[in-house]
Amino acid sequence: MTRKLSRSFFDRPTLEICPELIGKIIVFKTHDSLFSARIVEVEAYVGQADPACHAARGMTERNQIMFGPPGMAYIYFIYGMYNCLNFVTEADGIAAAILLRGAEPIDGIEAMRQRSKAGHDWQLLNGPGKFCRSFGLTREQNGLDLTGRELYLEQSDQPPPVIERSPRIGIRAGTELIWRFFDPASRAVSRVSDRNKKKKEEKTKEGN
DNA sequence: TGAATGATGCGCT
DNA sequence: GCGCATCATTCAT
Repeated sequence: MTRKLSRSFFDRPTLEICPELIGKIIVFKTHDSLFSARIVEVEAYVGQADPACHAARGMTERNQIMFGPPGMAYIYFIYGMYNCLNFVTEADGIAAAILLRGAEPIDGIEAMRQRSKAGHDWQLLNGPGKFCRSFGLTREQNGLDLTGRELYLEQSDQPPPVIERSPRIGIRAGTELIWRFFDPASRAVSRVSDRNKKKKEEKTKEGN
């Protein structure tokens, strides 16, 4: 049996793929290490009409991977110190991707613990920046094939979990879109209050 | 327990 | 220059 997800899995509408990703396994192999985890939280960033999508202002050197064929890794550097991993979706020419925000560690936990100072194992991957740090993913892996030998997704033996939706986290525009999907039963879901941002917006308005 | 803030570098206007 | 799909720490209550 083949458990590995093929390119056709990613060659579909992004919002159709998102709920199916929850519960899937992500695997990253290098010459001397193996990491795997169960995906519990993702967000959709779809096309140039989505104001929160990096592709909203057209293709640039940074976001060009999103415009390419599906099933590739789009990894970008943010806030001066973090990387975030996305799965590129939809046909070649359509800029869309799914941000991996949270996962439960399976393999490589010892190495993850060394990279992260998390007190509990469920804190190793509960955030997009933390996921990349613990897995060791950086912009060097940008454009890597998600259906290759080094990095891929696979089916889980477990039944699919109940899935909840919410607005996306950490963005200013496009908050009306309910494009965050997560497994509410998992502790590895990033818990971020969006009240900070509301207050910041109020402050900004007052300043104007 | 929740809100504010500093770290830190790159992409884009 | 400014803002950013973040996180850990500090500060206030």
